[in-house]
Amino acid sequence: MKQTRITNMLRLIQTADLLSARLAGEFSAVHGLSVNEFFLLMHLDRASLNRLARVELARRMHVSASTVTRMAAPMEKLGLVSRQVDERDARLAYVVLTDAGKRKLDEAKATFAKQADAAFEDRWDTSELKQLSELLNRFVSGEPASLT
Amino acid sequence: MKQTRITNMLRLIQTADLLSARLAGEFSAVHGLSVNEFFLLMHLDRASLNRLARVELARRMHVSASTVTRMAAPMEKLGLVSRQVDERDARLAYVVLTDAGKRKLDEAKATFAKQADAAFEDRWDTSELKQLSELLNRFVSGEPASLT
DNA sequence: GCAAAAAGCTTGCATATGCAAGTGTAATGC
DNA sequence: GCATTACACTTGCATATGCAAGCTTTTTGC
Repeated sequence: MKQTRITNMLRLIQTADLLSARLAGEFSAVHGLSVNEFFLLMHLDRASLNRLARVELARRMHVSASTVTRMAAPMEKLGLVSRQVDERDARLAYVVLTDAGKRKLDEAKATFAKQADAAFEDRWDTSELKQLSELLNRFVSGEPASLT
Repeated sequence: MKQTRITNMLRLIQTADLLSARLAGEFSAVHGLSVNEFFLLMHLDRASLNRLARVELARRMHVSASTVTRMAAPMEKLGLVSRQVDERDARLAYVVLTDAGKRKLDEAKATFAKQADAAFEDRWDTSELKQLSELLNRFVSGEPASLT
């Protein structure tokens, strides 16, 4: 039992690492996006009003606030996101998904789907995929950071 | 099916990300190790003669060769690993696990086990843990990079 | 055998990211 | 109401890491 937990944690981290590495190459080559930039867009897409305060975005992405500040700047220049200050609380500066950002995200989602297909095909059948999904869900369910 | 694959990939990456972030804090505070340094030691521990050529280590860790060069240098200073040139092929410079490195690794493994316990307790029973382990195994099995 | 290609490693440069300090704004305590 | 505290964000500095170029050694093709 103890050993199984260790094995699971190792396999989980190694597998994700492998998949992320593959994804990074595709995203960079095809869309000029990093995996983290993709996730940033995904979080905005999922948020109400397609926007999130920087601090909240940082929490959901498991990165520091300064990283969000620095990621948002070039994406703003590209027009993928925009900045919006809260009317009531001048401290809050939302990162907002633009139409162009949404279009870019949709393209990237297709690449993501292609990679997911390639990763799982020929090794898992439908019932196993559902099983895996259900097991992983316990980690992310309830968390505002969950994208699923 | 297609959607399930996407969900699985997202959950896999997000879960691993979360677990790695927690791990990073513990490792840094308790052992002065990064998660990647821990994995480096794990790979050496598992390799025959407790050593690996830099290029091979890079492949297994999914990082570039230059990263291995730069990670090994400070660990060598700390005495956790040593450098050993191949007798037959002067191009190869092995990274070798030292006794001190092995001791440090054993301490870190205990921390890893504690984190794995915390991550899985109260949410998975024994049979589910085995199921998850089996499903994840298909990704890593056969790969020389697999630590399990 | 020798020139050319390949392989392993390192280093310069650019980018990414965390932490701590700094700035500005809002909430709290009295 | 005003001072203190807390919060959101940004910036300076240090570290981590990938890519491309360069160096050395080995392998390949003839």
